[in-house]
Amino acid sequence: MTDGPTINTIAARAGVSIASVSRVLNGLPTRQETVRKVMAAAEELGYVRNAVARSLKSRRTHQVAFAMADIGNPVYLAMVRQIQPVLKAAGYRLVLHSTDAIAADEIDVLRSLGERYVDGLIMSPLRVTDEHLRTLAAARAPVVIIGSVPDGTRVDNVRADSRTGVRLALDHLHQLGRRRIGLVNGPLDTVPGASRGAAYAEALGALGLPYDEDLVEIGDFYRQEGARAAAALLTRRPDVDALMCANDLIALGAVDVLRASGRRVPADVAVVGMDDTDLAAASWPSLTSVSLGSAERGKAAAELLLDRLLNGEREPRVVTVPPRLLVRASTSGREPTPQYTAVPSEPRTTDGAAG
Amino acid sequence: MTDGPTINTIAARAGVSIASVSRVLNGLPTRQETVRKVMAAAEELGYVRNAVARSLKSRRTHQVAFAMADIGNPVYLAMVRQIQPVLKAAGYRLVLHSTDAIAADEIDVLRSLGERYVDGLIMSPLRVTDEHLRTLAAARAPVVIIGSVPDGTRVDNVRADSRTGVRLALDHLHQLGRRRIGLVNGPLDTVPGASRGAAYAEALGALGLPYDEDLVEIGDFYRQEGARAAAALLTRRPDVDALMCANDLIALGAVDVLRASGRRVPADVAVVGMDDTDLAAASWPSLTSVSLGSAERGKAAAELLLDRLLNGEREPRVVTVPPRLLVRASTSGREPTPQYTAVPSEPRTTDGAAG
DNA sequence: GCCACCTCAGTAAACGTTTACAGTTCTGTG
DNA sequence: CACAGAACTGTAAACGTTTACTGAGGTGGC
Repeated sequence: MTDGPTINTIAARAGVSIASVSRVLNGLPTRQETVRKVMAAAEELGYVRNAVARSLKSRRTHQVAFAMADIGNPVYLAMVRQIQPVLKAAGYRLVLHSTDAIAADEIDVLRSLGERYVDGLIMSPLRVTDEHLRTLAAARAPVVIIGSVPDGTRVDNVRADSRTGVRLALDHLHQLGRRRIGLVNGPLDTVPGASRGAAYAEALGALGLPYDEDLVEIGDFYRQEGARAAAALLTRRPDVDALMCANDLIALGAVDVLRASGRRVPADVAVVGMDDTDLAAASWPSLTSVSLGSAERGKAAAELLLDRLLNGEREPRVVTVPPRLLVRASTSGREPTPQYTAVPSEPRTTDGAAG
Repeated sequence: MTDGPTINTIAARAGVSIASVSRVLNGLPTRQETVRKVMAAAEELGYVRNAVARSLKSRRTHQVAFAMADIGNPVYLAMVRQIQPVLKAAGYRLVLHSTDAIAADEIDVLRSLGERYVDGLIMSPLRVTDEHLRTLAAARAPVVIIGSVPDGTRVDNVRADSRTGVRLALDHLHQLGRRRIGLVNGPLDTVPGASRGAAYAEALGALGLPYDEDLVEIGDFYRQEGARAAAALLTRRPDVDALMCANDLIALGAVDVLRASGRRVPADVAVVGMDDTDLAAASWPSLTSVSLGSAERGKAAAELLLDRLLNGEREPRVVTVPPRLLVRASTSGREPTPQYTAVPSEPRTTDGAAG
């Protein structure tokens, strides 16, 4: 771990100037003989280019940051999974920030763009405050926001369509004959909480169902709180026959509580989650969920940012990813047939010792 | 997005030298009057320190990289979840690399330490080749390897104990009366594949059970391949009464196939996974799994690296995280009681229209 | 054989900091 | 009031690159 060689070391060993070394290393036109000498010296010394010095001069770090509210949330992980390869393919590294949904931390991340350690930022804030918008306007590098921002905000924006998503779910529940459909939501001052709450009211209206305050309970976006909220709702309205949950974790919490209370899912109460995380397909019973296209949103965000990075300034764009309803056992009662239809052997060909 | 102010801009506006500006910004002893002028100028100009220039001079980037085989694998995500907060608390940023388990990519990451864009690296390679070890020895920054490396390798190392883990699982299955215990493993040339395969053979021996080649099938570490491999094993040995799977995804694939073949889990075939990912608890039936302490390993790795970063060179350390068996329905037949015991209301207090 | 031109290489400045060192101003003492 | 010493500030070099500019050497045309 001694101090590594620099272009000065190479220049000395090859008997040329540092400018020539730089030119050779960057593939600029140079005499064959010089190229040979420099390459040989670089090889012998095990030279590796210093990215920091290079960035200082070129004003490009080839790094991009992704700031999410909570690294434990599978939705963000789904995004990371898509963002990473897109950036990697273009030669960018991914820097991760987990802000715990603290506005001050998010603002900090936006400010820190001025430090120039990244070329751009993808951010997915749970709440968008005025200060967010002000800092955003003054940001020193391209930013893409995942999650809705007020119309007219001059920033690339990738949106989910919670409204249609909730509508899909309620239509589905209504078709199954459910009429007392509860909502277990997250905080109303978050972007998803607000939009899902409004969409719920709207969808009820469209279906001709009354809006009943008792059928709505607010918690946060985690399983444990989801369970608590679902329990509270059940206490108030024991006759509820379906629960629309603002995300999958809440839905899993709700299922826990329903099961503990002796109710069958979906026979007694149907449950719908949102986000279609890995957990939805794997859970028991498998969970009907509204996919808001986390993966697609991540990919779109990365592509928008990359476009800005490579092609420079342009008008901000808004991309909206359409939702999809994935019907599973928590509403239909039927587990989807496994997609792995490898031919299995006969069921019970036991070899003797039977029970 | 114009060019931001530098300490030169501030120096000019405040009427002092750049050295004074730097001193004020770094909190070094300075006359009050100067501090005031500099702070005022910095404030007015909205100055933000350039991290790249600073790193060039200080030779510290306050960034750490984490290189994992596959960003889609929940095990690595569990690690990221633990690594991130530890680093963040110490003022380090996390850079993510997904190498797709390609050795050349991993070597590249190790080499790129020479570029000095990170102060250290945590790496979790699936396979450890001689070239890994050579490059490791020449690495230009502290490295922590998650996953076993040959004894004597001069590198901080965090290990899982697959051997004991597999042993725990087989003991459990044996106690349940299972005697024809299959193994669905990943590739034998990977670190986990090799150790789990060996541990399986050893544990069988300790239990006095014969090792039967037909009971072992190799696939990869994904659900679909797990299903394929389990199907192949079942075709050969339809009488198998338990499946030990090298990770949870394989186990989920196996459950899919068992179900499709009409077998009941665990009545006909008990299934054990490994890694205890989120999916294990959420799946249907919930999956008995051997936790190899992914979270603890991530945390330990981050702490080892941080210690090196803050306290400098020292003898390499090896940390081994003990495994734990989490018994769930895929072997016991009983779903664990939900940990959310919020008091739910009476089961069926419907309001009239009964069924 | 001279000159214009082309190719290539070297010098030096720049990117934005930090910091060693030297220099200046101030404070207090004799 | 002079001077020692303390307290502070400014100059300049350094970190490792890239690159504009200049200059050296070679080639070819007339």
